[in-house]
Amino acid sequence: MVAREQSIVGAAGRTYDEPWCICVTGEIVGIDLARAQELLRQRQPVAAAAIANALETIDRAKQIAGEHDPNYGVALNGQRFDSMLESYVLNSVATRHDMDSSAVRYLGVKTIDFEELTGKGAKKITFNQVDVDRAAEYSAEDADITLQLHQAIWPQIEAVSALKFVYENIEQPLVPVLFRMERTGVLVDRVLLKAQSTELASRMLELQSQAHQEAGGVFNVDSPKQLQEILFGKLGIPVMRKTPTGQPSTAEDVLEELAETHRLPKLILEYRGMAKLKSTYTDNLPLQINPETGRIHTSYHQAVAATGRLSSQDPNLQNIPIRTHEGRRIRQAFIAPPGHSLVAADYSQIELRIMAHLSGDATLLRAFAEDRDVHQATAAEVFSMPLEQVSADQRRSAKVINFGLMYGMSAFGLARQLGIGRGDAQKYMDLYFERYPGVRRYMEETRRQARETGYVETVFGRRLYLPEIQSRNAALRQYAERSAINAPMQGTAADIIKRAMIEVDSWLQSSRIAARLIMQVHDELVFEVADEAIETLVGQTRTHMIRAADLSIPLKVDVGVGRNWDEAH
DNA sequence: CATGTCACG
DNA sequence: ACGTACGTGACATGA
Repeated sequence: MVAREQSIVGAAGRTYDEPWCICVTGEIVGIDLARAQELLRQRQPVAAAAIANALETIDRAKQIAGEHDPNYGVALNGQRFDSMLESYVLNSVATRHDMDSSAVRYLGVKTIDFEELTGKGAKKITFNQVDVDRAAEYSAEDADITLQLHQAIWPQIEAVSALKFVYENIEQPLVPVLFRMERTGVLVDRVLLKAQSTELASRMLELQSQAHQEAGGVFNVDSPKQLQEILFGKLGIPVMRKTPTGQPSTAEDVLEELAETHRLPKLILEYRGMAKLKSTYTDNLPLQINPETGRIHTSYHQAVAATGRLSSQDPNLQNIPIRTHEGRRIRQAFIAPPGHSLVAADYSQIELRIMAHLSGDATLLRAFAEDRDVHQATAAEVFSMPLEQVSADQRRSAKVINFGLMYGMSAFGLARQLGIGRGDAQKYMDLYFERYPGVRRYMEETRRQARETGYVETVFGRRLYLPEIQSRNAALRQYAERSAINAPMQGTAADIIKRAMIEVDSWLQSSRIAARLIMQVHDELVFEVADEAIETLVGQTRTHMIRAADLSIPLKVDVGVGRNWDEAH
């Protein structure tokens, strides 16, 4: 788990996971509340003593709890305020939310640089080697600044009841839930991944030599620069699209099109697909297995995504492949221990349901109320035909339109995505808005609100500020407008699943059922559950996820069970 | 460290 | 005339 900036009941300092502790050389040290307050009052002198004491406490705690508990037996007693989350809720985009950045923004203070103390590069020392007076100054500053940040930010949150709600009922109670998920981790089959790596390696070698043959010489297939020289130089293929820096693009959609007339692009595409799987997943995931627990422990970041979503890092467990057959095999390596299963529960079409709710569009609301296939229903409306006559191709087009709308896509973008003319794309969009006038009204209203207030908000009142919506630079302004369209939907979905996580976790904790929440992937929760508890867990999870929000249409949850993550879908 | 690419929702 | 679908994180290359 990544170190957090966490403030506490008017005291405390830079902590790792636990309030009422201070963090020395990345390890947790127990310190009681009264002592923390004392430290704060007297600042440097006391902090120096506290650090000396803390080092002793670490040793004692290690002896009592053993090396295996990463917290050395120090447990969380409670939590109240967290300056990082306060900064995030007040304004998710204005700054990074770590203590140093917040100190600059809210207090106008430049804090002591950690590297000033430890140096960097080869000469870097660890924190316990830092002279204790300097370490004390640094530590006391952390405690001091964290409290000052709380005092500066909290009144601004309190002044807006919706923000106070988001902080107190969503972000703050989510902290211990994420803590448990990270500490629990997920079991991964390293033997299976190793076998997949070996298989990918040999297929890549074969593709590589074919590519060299096709190119008429050896080159680095992993280098876009070298590939670009071969395709658009040596082979004389016309450039289709350029990258932001003006280089000819060799991205997937470009190669896809070139593959119709040349053999090399197809080989590159196949090679790249395998290279991605191998380098990011089959080679790397086994290296992330913690030797103590035998499991993978990601870090969920709670104050990174401007819309309110979580993100996952080291490793990212929110982008494990699923869209292709080859990719899905990676998911087979995410497993449950003997006697257990994985349960995957995901919200069906949650963002489109939220769009229906926010826009109040009668036709869209009816489609969900009647539990229709929404893309099929959209196709029937746009192409003016009965539901049962919608072809697979028309449904695919409608799906692109539905998603495109939620992202603020233009007719140009739709044309490119569907491979049709601009005029036709414009016709589809006009037709869509004719059939779903509520959606058009909602989008216009959202843009207007963003322009007038400088922010948009979710159903629960989380705000996303968009200062560039006023920009005279058209590109920046349009970018802000697209974010304005998307953020309420993406952000409301994030609020909803966070509330569901809190409720499900609370039930899990009190019921003592043999099941644990182990992953979140934006609209999906994954559990590890003892086989005898599956039925109970599935029922309760459904209930809590559906109750997480009361929209004008019901939420829908699909649940699957399996021995691995692939089977659970 | 920037760039291009690509994995997910 | 502008640029053209939102939000993330990770990897390999190459300066």
